Amino acid sequence: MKTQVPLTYLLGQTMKLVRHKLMAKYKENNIELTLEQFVVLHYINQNSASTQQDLANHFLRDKSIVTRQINTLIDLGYVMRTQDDDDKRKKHLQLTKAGIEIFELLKAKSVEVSTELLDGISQEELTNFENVIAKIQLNTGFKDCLMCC
Amino acid sequence: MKTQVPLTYLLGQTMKLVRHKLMAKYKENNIELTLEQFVVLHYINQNSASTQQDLANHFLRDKSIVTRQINTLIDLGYVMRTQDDDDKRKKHLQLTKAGIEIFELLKAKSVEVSTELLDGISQEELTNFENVIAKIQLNTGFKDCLMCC
DNA sequence: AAACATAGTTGTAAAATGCAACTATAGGGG
DNA sequence: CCCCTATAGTTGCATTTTACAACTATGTTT
Repeated sequence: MKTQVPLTYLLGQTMKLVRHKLMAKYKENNIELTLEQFVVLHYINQNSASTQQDLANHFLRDKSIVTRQINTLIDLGYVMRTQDDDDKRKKHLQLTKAGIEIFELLKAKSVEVSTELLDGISQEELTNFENVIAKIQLNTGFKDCLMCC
Repeated sequence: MKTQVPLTYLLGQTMKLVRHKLMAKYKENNIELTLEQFVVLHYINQNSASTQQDLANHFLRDKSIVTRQINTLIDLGYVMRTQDDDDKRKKHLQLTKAGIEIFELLKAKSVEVSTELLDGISQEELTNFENVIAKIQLNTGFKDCLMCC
């Protein structure tokens, strides 16, 4: 369990490289959305009745930021906000038709990038990798932030 | 090589959790520095004759940002900027005495966090994990940004 | 010497972020 | 039923981060 390079360094640097790769791919295809937006759309797509507070908890972000991010996604026509019938404070988020379309495109491009980046890595290695990631996430103790799928 | 969760999502989310964990640890110990600053100090410590351009390349950051980040580290008394004798454009960065001290502290706390987060992960799993990370970084094709150590 | 390239700095504007105050609604205990 | 507290969301504001372009100074090439 010794690491010569700090885990934070390792992950942070890798993430930065991967993000650049994805953003380059998006630019190539004239996609104007950011990684953050893709990830938010992904979450909304997977969690049908998600509220903004859910998003804030999951992504460890202030809820004010979530409000604004959702606002821009609504302005872009990709997301709808509907009020909960039982609890009038809550607002549920879901993708519009256009939102589903753009998400499918974003996801396809994301898969392309993933495939490129995982080149030369065996299924076994990848499975182990994902297990380690999962354990790390568990060890952070942020229970609400676990992968949802 | 199938991933149900996009690699970008997986890494990004994990990184966010790990960063929060580290920042919490820093706060506990009344350390006012950020993860970015720790990582910059780490790089300077490892690469004795590094220039600001090297930093910009390594971290995929605009050199103007590097200038300002270094400025604040100099103001804090942790970094020195010395001019290259041969090439007067270049300025080399190195840690001051106080910089080395604070870096050792940051690193120690970083190791604590890493140890907590890697709990329950075998040496073999970790080695494989690091190999996969290394391959991913290679596959991004950003040669200047490889891990340096 | 002229033209171009590189290292670094600075100005400025845009975007992301965090915090606190605020509204509106829900739920619990007296 | 009223009061107190908690939750969901919005808004304002100040701080930080970031990108881009212009600029200076120095080095390199032809």
